[in-house]
Amino acid sequence: MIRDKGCGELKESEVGKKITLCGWIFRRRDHGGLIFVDLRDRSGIIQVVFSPDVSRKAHELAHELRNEYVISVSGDLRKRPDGTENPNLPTGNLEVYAERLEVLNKSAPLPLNIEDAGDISETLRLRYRYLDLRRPDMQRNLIIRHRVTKVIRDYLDENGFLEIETPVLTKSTPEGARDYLVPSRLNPGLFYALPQSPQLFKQILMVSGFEKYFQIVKCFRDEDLRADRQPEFTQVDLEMSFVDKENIMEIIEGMMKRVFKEVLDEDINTPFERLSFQESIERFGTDKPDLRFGLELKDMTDLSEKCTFRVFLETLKTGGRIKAIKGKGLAELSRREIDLLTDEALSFGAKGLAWIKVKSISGGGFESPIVRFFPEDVLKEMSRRLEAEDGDLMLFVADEEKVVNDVLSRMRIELGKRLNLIKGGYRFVWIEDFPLLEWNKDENRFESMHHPFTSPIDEDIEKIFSVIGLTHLRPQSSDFRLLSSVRAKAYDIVLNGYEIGGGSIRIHRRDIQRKMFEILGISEEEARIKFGFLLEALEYGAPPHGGIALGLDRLVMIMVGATSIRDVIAFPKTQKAACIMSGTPSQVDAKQLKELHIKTDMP
RNA sequence: GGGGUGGUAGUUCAGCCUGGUUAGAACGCUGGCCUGUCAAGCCAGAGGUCGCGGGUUCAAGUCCCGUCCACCCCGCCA
Repeated sequence: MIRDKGCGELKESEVGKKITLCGWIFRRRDHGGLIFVDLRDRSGIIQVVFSPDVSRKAHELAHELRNEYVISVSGDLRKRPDGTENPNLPTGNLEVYAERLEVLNKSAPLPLNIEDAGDISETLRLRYRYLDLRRPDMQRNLIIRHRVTKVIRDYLDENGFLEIETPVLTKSTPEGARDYLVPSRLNPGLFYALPQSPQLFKQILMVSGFEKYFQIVKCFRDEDLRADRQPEFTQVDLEMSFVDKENIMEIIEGMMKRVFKEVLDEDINTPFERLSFQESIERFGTDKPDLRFGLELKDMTDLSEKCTFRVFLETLKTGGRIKAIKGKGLAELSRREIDLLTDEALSFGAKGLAWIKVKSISGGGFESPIVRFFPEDVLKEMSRRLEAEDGDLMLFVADEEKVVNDVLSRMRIELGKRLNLIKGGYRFVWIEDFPLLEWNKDENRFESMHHPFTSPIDEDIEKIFSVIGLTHLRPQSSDFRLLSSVRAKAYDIVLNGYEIGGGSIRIHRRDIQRKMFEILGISEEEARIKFGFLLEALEYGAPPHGGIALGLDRLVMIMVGATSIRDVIAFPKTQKAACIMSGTPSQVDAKQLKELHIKTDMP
């Protein structure tokens, strides 16, 4: 080692020692006579003082220093003189009096500012990612990410889990997300796919008798990107045998408790709150509710029968719903400001936003262009349901159920932010009792909401066996309603409005699996081609099993307070799935394509 | 595929609505002064393909059309 310690590791107890440090010039303040340099390494920052009184040679050389030069300095660690301490630095009481300075490497002037994090365009940050990653907050993010995975590994190891790797070159499964494909040179015309998740393999490992498996593993999905979605992302994937839902939840709750305690020193209460899918949609309009604030959605469909407002009545006639949300204290808004709210609702897919200002409940004071269409007792009941007080604003959306929930769930978040209702902290919630099946309007068939291996809840198993002849299935038929009501042994874990994981108990009985494929319209033949190896494995003594996968990137993003998972990934991709730094994706040699028997057909 | 925001000095932005002399500011950079600063200070200086292409006009950073890139969202994705 050519250094004794890290810059941020120096303690007051070491004052008087002579030390050697290495690092980058973070900041320099050249007073001519005295030169101050903030020296930075991974561990932190320390002030180095160059004075001609200590070393004329070092002081002279220090004039040449520029930002991001890499240097080595030796000198005494001293307490700073009274009144010159810097309370903003952890090492602000200390400084190194440099006797020796060596420039290990110079740096060209920087294309971006390393100290000022927030204001740099993302393009530049990604183009010069190596510089961006020098920024202390990015270093902190990746250090926290490391600690999270370390704690998870330790915890799962202590709980008897084995980390087992699964293939990255695997079989394409057209269900679900689009696959990234890799051509096979040795098998012309055939392709590998990069895994969307290790789902099938981890179930196979259960059949093999490993009982508790986990993996922290890259997954790949060729879909469009979002702030919380990258084409390659990391899952904490686990699977257990001889368990039910409760066991999986317990393991994850213990894991989160431990992770938050050891990494952030935050106490997380367990067990986590639970909501059924139905209740979550009803109260929050979404299956990933942020429970850190109220403003719940309230149903007004029944009350709307008593009004004469045509939009509401039309909605009732077509089987739609009317729900409302409260804008705390927003009766003050001008017409213009309400128009802006309406624009937001429109952008979320609503056809309109009805509003009523609550001026005085006791005095029957309600204000709105539509207030004359509502009897006073209806208005009072509406404000009672919303727990509205004088000075609040009631916002209504009338539409088909899905749109109503969709729009209001977004309005809720928007209002929560605007009214500063979203407190810090971490609110976990399990969403359970998901529907097993989802109707695909376009293809006129049922699809798995989670995946085709998800077990129905025990009470609902006979429902799926009672259905025969799926070709006649039509919306509103009794079989349709029966199948729609089947609940899955599936669960999502939601943190602060983000879905950070999901899993299920799998089907281990061949007869149920066969019936599921029938309902999903997947023929035996098709099933064999797509999942044959798993189905075969299930014939040979498959234990009851289930598991879950956590989105590590999202979890760490929330823990560090970032708003995009790009900030917790060392080398993320842009919205067009490109890496600006390395120039990925790129063209390849004609020779490479030829070896792979591939011809491109450009649009 | 669709909607939105942005692209001007190394960086962050102003200028654009309402076209008109030499495109500004701050930070950074270069040089000078400066022995207790910590966003150091003071003085001087250099630095521009106004994303790219086309059009309108006597005249375009500014108006119009197209296009590329980045970000946010919908679709898509669990």
